[in-house]
Amino acid sequence: MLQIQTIRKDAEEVIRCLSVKNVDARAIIEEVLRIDEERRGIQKELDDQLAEANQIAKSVGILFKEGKTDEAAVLKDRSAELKKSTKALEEKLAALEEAQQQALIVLPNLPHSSVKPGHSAEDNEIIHQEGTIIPLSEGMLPHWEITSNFRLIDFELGSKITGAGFPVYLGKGAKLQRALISFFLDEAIKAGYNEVQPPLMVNEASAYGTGQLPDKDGQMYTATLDKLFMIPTAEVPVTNLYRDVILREEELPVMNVAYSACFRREAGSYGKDVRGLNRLHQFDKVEIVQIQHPDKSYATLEEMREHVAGLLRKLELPFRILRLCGGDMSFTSALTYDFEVWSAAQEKWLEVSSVSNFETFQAHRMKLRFKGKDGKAQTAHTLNGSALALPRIVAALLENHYSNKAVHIPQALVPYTGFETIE
RNA sequence: GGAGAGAUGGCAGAGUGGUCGAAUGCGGCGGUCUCGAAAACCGUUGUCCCGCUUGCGGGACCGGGGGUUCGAAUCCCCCUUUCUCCGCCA
Repeated sequence: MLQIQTIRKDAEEVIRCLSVKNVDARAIIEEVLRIDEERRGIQKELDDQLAEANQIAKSVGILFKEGKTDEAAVLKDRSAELKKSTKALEEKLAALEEAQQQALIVLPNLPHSSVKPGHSAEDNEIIHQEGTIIPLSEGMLPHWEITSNFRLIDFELGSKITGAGFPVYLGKGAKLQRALISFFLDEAIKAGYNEVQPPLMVNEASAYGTGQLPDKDGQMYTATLDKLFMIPTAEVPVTNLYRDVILREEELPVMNVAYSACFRREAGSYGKDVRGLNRLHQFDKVEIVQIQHPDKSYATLEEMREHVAGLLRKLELPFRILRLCGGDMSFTSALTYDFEVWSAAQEKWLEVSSVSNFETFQAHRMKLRFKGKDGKAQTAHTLNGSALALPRIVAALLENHYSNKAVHIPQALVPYTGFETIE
């Protein structure tokens, strides 16, 4: 969440930054400033009255002890008056605070200064590409044919028991899932991350904390009776572990990794690009999450980017890295790198990871701070990245490593699968 | 699901209506002593908001919300949560 102090300091700059994300925030910003001014006036008035009331309460106590009940009675009357007016002011203040909160919470994070404006995925900047792109040739198969031929995944069965987008993994297909999850977790642990296994459902406060609410309401599955949300990513529970926490500076960076199933309604995305594993309602993902000192968070972002690149190299997949333009960046992000792998038979790039620095945006929402040597609490930076999301990796793996009517498992993964080929 | 007992500062733990933002201990930070360290001793030690601004003043916060009272950590109601016992159960 943006801080009122930031807006107060330079509202025009905030408006300019948000325009990079194609958001016209002027009306909201002006409203926020108007509310803020009124709020501060009310607060001053209220505080003064409360100060008087506190003073009276103390005096009454002393007067009673001294037996001066008449004098005390006079003060009591004044106190009763104050009670009425403070109550009115308190209600007014609460309403203004709520209004300010409601206005602030719909404003997205400010993009990093390096983020270029742009309107769609077309405007993203390709900053890196590696691996060999095999030209489409005879014998190549799209992954949904491979999974069907070898009985790795049954999409229809998933439709029957749950619905479209909930595949059932079978035999070597299931084992491949488990192998990838273990591989990704182990690689992260080697890189210094601590493994966490979080709940798959979170409460409302957590959904607000990482910014899924109110922005992505409607994209999450909800258990309405219990007011719980199925997590769209492990980012939500793992980052919220540190909600309302003040860390010691020497505890930074906090590095956590979690495997979780992820649930997304993907409302409005039916039709294109949903074939096979391209877009699912439930999928598996290993997520890396860091909490870092503001001075070091961009260096950390680069490290995380390199970690993800390393995974794709070990899986021998051609990939590219994009720096997202303002228009394609998420609500909460200040800077995002997307990773895409080449799908040989579909002849297109598939997004498999998104690595972002949220700076203080999430941390402010969840009051995540750290305390340095000077004893002052300071808001931390949060970052996260997929390392990695399984379905499209599986798709690319099957398509890119398919030859002579067999899928050849990359060497790095064989210790995990226990088999070298699927045929 | 039923019954009972709790929830207080980084931690432990006092406080059952009045100068309590809260005793005490531990921990942390600074200092004295020491070649240095330990011990001992002295001091200090929460978060947020508002106002004049290197500092000071005011306000809020004792799980969350509401109420009683001139005055609530303390009394009442609701919620959340933890523990113990019973029931059910992977």
